[in-house]
Amino acid sequence: MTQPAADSRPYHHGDLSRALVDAARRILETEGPAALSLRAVAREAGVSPAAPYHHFKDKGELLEAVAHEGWVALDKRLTEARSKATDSKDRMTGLGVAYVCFARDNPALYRVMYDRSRDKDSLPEQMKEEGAYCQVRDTIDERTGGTVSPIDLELATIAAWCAGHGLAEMISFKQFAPLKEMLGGEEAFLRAVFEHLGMFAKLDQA
Amino acid sequence: MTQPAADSRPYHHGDLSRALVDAARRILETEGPAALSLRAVAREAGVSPAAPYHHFKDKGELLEAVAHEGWVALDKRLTEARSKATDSKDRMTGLGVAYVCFARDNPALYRVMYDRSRDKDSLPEQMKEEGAYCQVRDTIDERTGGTVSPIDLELATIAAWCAGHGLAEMISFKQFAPLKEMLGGEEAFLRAVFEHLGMFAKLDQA
DNA sequence: ACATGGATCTGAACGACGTCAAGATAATCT
DNA sequence: AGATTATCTTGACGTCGTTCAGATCCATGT
Repeated sequence: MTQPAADSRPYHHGDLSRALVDAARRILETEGPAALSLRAVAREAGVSPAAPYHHFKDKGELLEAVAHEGWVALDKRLTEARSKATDSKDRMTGLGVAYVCFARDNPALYRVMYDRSRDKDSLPEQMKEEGAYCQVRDTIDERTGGTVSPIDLELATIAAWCAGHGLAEMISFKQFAPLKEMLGGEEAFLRAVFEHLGMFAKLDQA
Repeated sequence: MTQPAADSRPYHHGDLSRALVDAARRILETEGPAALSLRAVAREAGVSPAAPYHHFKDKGELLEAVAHEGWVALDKRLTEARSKATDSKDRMTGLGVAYVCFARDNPALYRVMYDRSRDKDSLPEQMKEEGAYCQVRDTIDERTGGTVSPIDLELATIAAWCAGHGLAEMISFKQFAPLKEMLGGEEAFLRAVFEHLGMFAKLDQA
């Protein structure tokens, strides 16, 4: 009874895995990805360096849990952006801007989400199964009125995703600063780049 | 005179920095980026763990040298691709395909080139000053016959680069395997995605 | 010719890291 | 209650990046 009342405190610490993921996210936000060591996470959670191994088989598995939360958060942001835009024309661009802004606002988390030092050639299932990826696909499908073959739809989604991811990784390059100013802010810059991509031109023509 | 004749052997080892970069690239190719420790590089070069510090101020500086060579190699590949395509229409797509193929064929090197754990928000000058970036820009300018404003040209280049980089990072995801087969190979898949991007649609309309 | 000096390498060491094995402790089960 | 299982700590191992004091080698000036 040394701990304050918690909903369920099944064991010594009380949902340590939850606390570890939170600690990891805290470190990511405050000190960046370079400082994200397993020992640091344990320290931040007030626990010995070996404790995490009872909840995650190794560091990678902890990072995977963190990444998972990132995908959920991204999903939420995209849903908001999608419901906000009433104009079907700008909905795609809005989705793209929201995506890149998420990466800009959570750079460390975004890095962990795409970190492939654990699973080399597979993207998180959560992304493809029922997550952000599907939102993009659905938006494209919506906009084209479902007149597009499944293969073309898949290709267009991949294309859009690549463009967004590429831009997300480059947005913080300081070389673009003058261009951003010239266009009147970062969001305007994003929109301009997306317009130049002319995404879905092929679909529009068809 | 214990060493075989070398062109210039100014000091004990004879151009150790050169040997270190080579060793690093060898390790990258054979064991991947995870195995690329400074000590491993020194070991591979047959030298003590502290020796590299007389040629590079830290590990990051060695990686920068490796990345630099990567950019040079990429530049070369893009030049080849550009000179090969005679059809001005397909030249852009060809450039994109060449870019992604470079990333696919040198995944570890490509990762080092874009590794931002050292310099957070700045891309290598070599890329922008007179390298691959300019090749893309020039190709776009060529194709549009120089009728494009400098700002639009810059934006289109950024857009193209983002698309290429995004695709380069995703190309190896195994989730795309069935799609690749359906389209008749990886290159066909790449071309299809690039077509769906409809890059430069805006420029074409103008 | 030979000493001086600076560049280059070695060896040993430090702290931090990921991980594991053995023991202690606390919750659960019977 | 006693036995069992899950959880956490302690301590250790090997590896890593980095530093520092010395050893070694080369170029140079006298």
